[in-house]
This record gives sequence, structure tokens and C-alpha cells, in this order.
Amino acid sequence: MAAATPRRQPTLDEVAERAGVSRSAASRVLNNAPYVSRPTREAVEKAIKELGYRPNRTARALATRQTGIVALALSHDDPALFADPFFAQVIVGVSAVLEETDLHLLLCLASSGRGRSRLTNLLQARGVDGIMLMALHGDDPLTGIVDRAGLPVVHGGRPLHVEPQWYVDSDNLGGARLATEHLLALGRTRIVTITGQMATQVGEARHRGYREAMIMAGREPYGMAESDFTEAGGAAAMKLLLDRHPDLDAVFAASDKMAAGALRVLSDAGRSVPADVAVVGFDDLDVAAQTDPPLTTVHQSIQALGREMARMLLALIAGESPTSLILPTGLIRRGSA
Amino acid sequence: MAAATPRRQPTLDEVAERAGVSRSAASRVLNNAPYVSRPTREAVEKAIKELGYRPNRTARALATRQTGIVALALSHDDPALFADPFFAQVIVGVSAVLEETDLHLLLCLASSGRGRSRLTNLLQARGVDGIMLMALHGDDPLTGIVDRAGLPVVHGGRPLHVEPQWYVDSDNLGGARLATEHLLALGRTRIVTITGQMATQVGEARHRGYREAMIMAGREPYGMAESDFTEAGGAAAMKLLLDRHPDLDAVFAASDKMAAGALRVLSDAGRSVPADVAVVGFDDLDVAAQTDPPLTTVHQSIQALGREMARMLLALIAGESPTSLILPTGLIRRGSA
DNA sequence: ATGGGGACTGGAAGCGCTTCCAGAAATGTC
DNA sequence: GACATTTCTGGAAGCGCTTCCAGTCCCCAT
Repeated sequence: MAAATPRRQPTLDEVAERAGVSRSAASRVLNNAPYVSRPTREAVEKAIKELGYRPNRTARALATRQTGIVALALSHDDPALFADPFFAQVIVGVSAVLEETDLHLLLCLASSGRGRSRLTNLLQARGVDGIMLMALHGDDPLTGIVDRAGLPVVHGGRPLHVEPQWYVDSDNLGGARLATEHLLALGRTRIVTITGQMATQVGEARHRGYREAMIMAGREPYGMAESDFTEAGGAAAMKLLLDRHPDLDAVFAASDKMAAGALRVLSDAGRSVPADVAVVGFDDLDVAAQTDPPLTTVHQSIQALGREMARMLLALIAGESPTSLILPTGLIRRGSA
Repeated sequence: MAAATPRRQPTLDEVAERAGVSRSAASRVLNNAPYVSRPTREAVEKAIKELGYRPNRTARALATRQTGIVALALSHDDPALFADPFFAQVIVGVSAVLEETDLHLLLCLASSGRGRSRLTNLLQARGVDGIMLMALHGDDPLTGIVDRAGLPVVHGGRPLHVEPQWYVDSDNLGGARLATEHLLALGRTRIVTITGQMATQVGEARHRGYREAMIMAGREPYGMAESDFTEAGGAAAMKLLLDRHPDLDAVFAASDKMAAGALRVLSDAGRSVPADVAVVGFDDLDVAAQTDPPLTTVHQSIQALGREMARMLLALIAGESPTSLILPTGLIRRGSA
């Protein structure tokens, strides 16, 4: 680089020499291993301070076979959709836990083929000590790649048809049930649902929660439209449902964004919320508090998801056998239901 | 870990042995260095394939003194505010460039003291080959830490009172001028501004752009209120300004979120936009297209910022001397002005 | 005095790769 | 056919750390 480094960083050998001890001794004080005498320790510490010595991470990694780095791999159809605050929340959660350790976070946006092969490479080259994976699609090839790596792997959410050994997931099923039960408790009977993509585990689980709640209450599922978790998608689905079931009196939308779209359509159609139609969303994003009326929704903590993923990975790396987690969701009552 | 790795990954020595050549020869084909005969190359390639060999990243890093990792360090007062899509955009831009190389991205959320010392450590321990820094506050201690590391450093945005050697920045000054000039061209004369924090370079630059445009047009700056880039802050500032300058006929808000807040207050106050009051924002976030009326604003591409930062860092690592960049901003005309 | 056991120590062998170098082999030149 | 080049090769020395191991030293019970 153009901004020259004045001189090499000092090495452990130099520290040892200056302290008048062997390199092994110096290494021992560095890792504060047992069997180091007071004078040795002090001499080494003095030398370290005087030289401004910092152990070289790479060298240590080679010797210990531990890189001190864990990866978070994110997959999404559209790389630009990484901008979804969802991912940011995961990262915040993960970082919060890692901050307490001396592990660092490597971020892999692995949507493209190129990204996937980079990830494969990273794993096989033992570039990280473990990996957290958020693959949102059912049949994401990442899942296989990562499981084959022979490294500790924690999944965020579950792929559609397989149960990974270690995962952290939100209780989507339970949350959707909660939402639907709330609507039923309100006396609504003609409850429809707007689902996310049924090809994702999240979409499927939230839909199943709705169905189960309806059936448990002795009712047939009243109507559903598959959408894509977006506001525009939610609006389109709502139009469709109004058309097919003009007498609907409640809707459970599997995401807040879709709920927001639905709210807009309902208002345009002259239905008042919650009087004519009660609406419940899912996610409890910021948007939920800002709709008109404010959205009753199912809360899940994405930061907590990130945190638990990181904790689980740490445990795995430490050789423990943690158990997979399903994080609780809860109903937040606001104005729309 | 509990999921046992079946067996060690093969090493280059084993590849060499199997191919019947020396380790140096094998290394040469790996890095396709010159002076490798056809038969040697083929024998090694065959052995690699048969063994499923992958060069160990750490070992290579130690030998070459290049980790193949670059860091992106983000600093913010409130770590939770990392959820701002701004950062996600930067990451998307950076990743897009890195994807074409074989460098990986290490993400450091370094708001806390702990985060900062971790970063310091990482740099001094030569854990990365270079670093990109987004320090939003003027006197962020990160700036000093990073500059002292003796590693290639690229700044995103400029700290308040210093000009880093290598940076990429949006043309905040020019954009603010553009916005104000647009308002002037519309015949508005009583133009006020809502600024972001003046302790940040962005806040200061956008305010200066407003002032300069006013003065160039032969007018005194008509009124300003310092805010904090948020919607709530923008609303509060707008109230203040309406109070102090009831006859204002235009407002330049230094962020779209503040503009959205201002719009809300104006509408509550019975002022129609743009008839009574013209409004221009800054950033061109998604929210700008969704306000009522849609917001005329200054566009800047955060992804491009990320991309250019990454490119600049690559150049620096390659030993070149790139030149700092100021990315253009442009006016997007929508309904509010 | 004697031996047994802990507390320390430094030498040496790695970790898995790159790279320098001296020399062998192949090629070219007249 | 003699010589200078050029291509190719493997040995060996790193990169900067950890860790095993065989000792040395010292203290205390016998």
C-alpha cells in the first residue's frame, strides 16, 4: 500500500529475547498457561509493553487450527432485498453475542452462484470455525453445501422439508394460531388469511397455524390467498379475497407488510377496520405501529433469533451439544383487531 | 464439535506425494506459477481431484502475509440504529465488488468501547488486509484507531474537521445546493431548512449547501432548525419553524425522514404542499415515493458508495494510489416541489 | 543424606503453505 | 559438438505461533 508501514510488527521471538526467556515461556504467559514463574511473567509482560507486541492472529490460527472467525451466510432470491431490516436485526443480535467473545463475524451474501461457490470454498478451506445460515427458501442449495462442510452449523429458521440438527426458529405456527384464535375470540367467523410464499417454511407454518386454529374451533378455513410477504402483494391478495368473499369479517395476514397493503385496500373499499373487518398481522415491524389503525400483530424478536443462533454456534464450537430452539411469539394488541 | 469431521482435510504434502512430485511443484500448479511442465501440472491436478484437496486458507495467509479478508467497520451512537437501511445498502455495494474477488468481508459493529477495542486488536493482530470505515460522528475515536493501524483504510464519508487521505463521499454540499436552487427557481423566497445534527459532516455539508445557494441567489438564509435526521425530529423542527416563520413558503429538509415528518406537520397545520409550501428532501429513500404528496428529493446512491469504497480498498491493497471520490447527487422531481 | 514429587524451563517439532535458490534437464545457437 | 540460455525441479528455509517433552531445579518428608 502507499501508506508505508514504518516497520514490521514485533514477533514473539523478539519479545522472548528481550525478556531473556524462551519463546515457549513467552507463549505461556501470553495464553496465561500454568507453570510460569512470577519473574518470567513480569519480564515478558514488560517486553510486550515496551515492544508494543501483538500476537499475530494468522499464526495463532495456524497453530491452534482455530480461526477465531464465524460466518453468517444469508441467502435471498434477490440480493438487493438484503436491505430488508430483517437481516440487519439478525446481524445486530449475532454481533451482540460475539462482542462478548473474541470471535469476529464474516458476512456472506450468498444468493448468486458465485456467492455460493465462494462460501463453499471458504468452508472447505477452513476459513471459519463455524457458520450460521439463514436460507429463506425451501430448497436453497446452501443448506446442502453447508451441512457437508464438516463444521459446526446453526440454521436460522428451518428449511421446508428437513429438520436440521441445530436450528433456532420463531414459533411461526404458534403465533399464527394465536392470531387466529384472537380473531375467533372476537366473535369473527368469516376469517380469511393472506399467506406468504407457501414454498417457504415460514409461509407454510403461518398458514398451518391459521388452519389449525380454525379447525380446532370447529370451523372450516374460510378463504386464503397466497402472496409474497410484500405490501403490494398483500394489497393484491386483499382485493382478490374481497372479491371472492365479500362478506369476510376478519383477515390474518402472515406479515405486517401484507397487512399494511390489506389495510389500504380495505379502506379504499369502504370497509372500516376493525368494525367491519378485523385485521391481524405478523412480525411486529415498525410499520405495524404506524398503520391506520395501528396493527394488532404477532411479535417475534429477530434480534433474539440472531443472539440464540450465535450462542448455539459458540456452544457447538466449544464441543457442547446444545439443543435446537423455538422462540416464542406473542400477540400485540393494537387497534386493528 | 459434536458432528465429527470424518477425517482431516488432505494437505499439499499428500497431494505432492500422490502426484509423485515435490511440494514446491504442487504449490506452483496451485498458484499457477510459471515453470511447470505439462506432465507435472496434470499429475498434480489429478491428485487434487482425487483427494478432494482444498488449500488451507490460514496456512496460505501465514505464508503470504495476506489474510484475504477486509473489514467493514460501522459506528453509530446507538448500536440498534444499525438497522437503518443505510448500512444495509453500503454492505450490498461492498459485497457486490468483493464477490468478484476472493476477498471476504468481516463486519465490525464498533459502537461500544468493547467493539472498538476488538477492532483495534483485529487490526494490530493483522487479522485483515484492509478496512473500510463508516464513522458517522465527527469526533469518532474509530477514525484515529484505524488511521494508526498501518493498514489500507478507506473512509465512507468524511469526518467533520479532517480530510482523510482516502475516502468516498456523496456530494452532500452539491445536492443541498441543487435542492435549494430548485426551490428558488420555483420562485420561492422564504425558504427554511431543517438540518441534521450539525456535529456531523453530513449535517454540516447539507446545511452549508442551503446557505450557499441562498447567498448566491442574493438572499439571506431565511430560517433553520437543527434536528436529527429522524421523522419525529423533522416534525418537531417543522413546528418550530412554522411558529417562528409563519409565512415560510418552502422547506429544504436534509433527509427524507425529516421531510416526511415535516409534511405531516404541514398538513396538520392546513398548509397545502406544494401550493402553499414546497418541500424538498434528501436521500431518496423508499419513503420518499410514498409520502403524500410524493417527495421531491435529492438522490444519492448508497450502494454506489459501498461499491466505490470496496474498489478503492482493493486498489490500495494492490499497491496502487487511487484518488478519493465524491459521488454526484441529483434532484428527483416528484410532487412536493 | 536421600529420594520423590511438584514447579518451571527451553528445545524442538509441528501447523500447512509459499518462495528462494542451486542445480538438473531441455532447448537453442553457431 | 560445444556452449549459452531457458525451463523445470526439489530441498530447505521461512511465515509466527502453540505444545509436547525431556529435563532442571527446589522443597519437603523420610
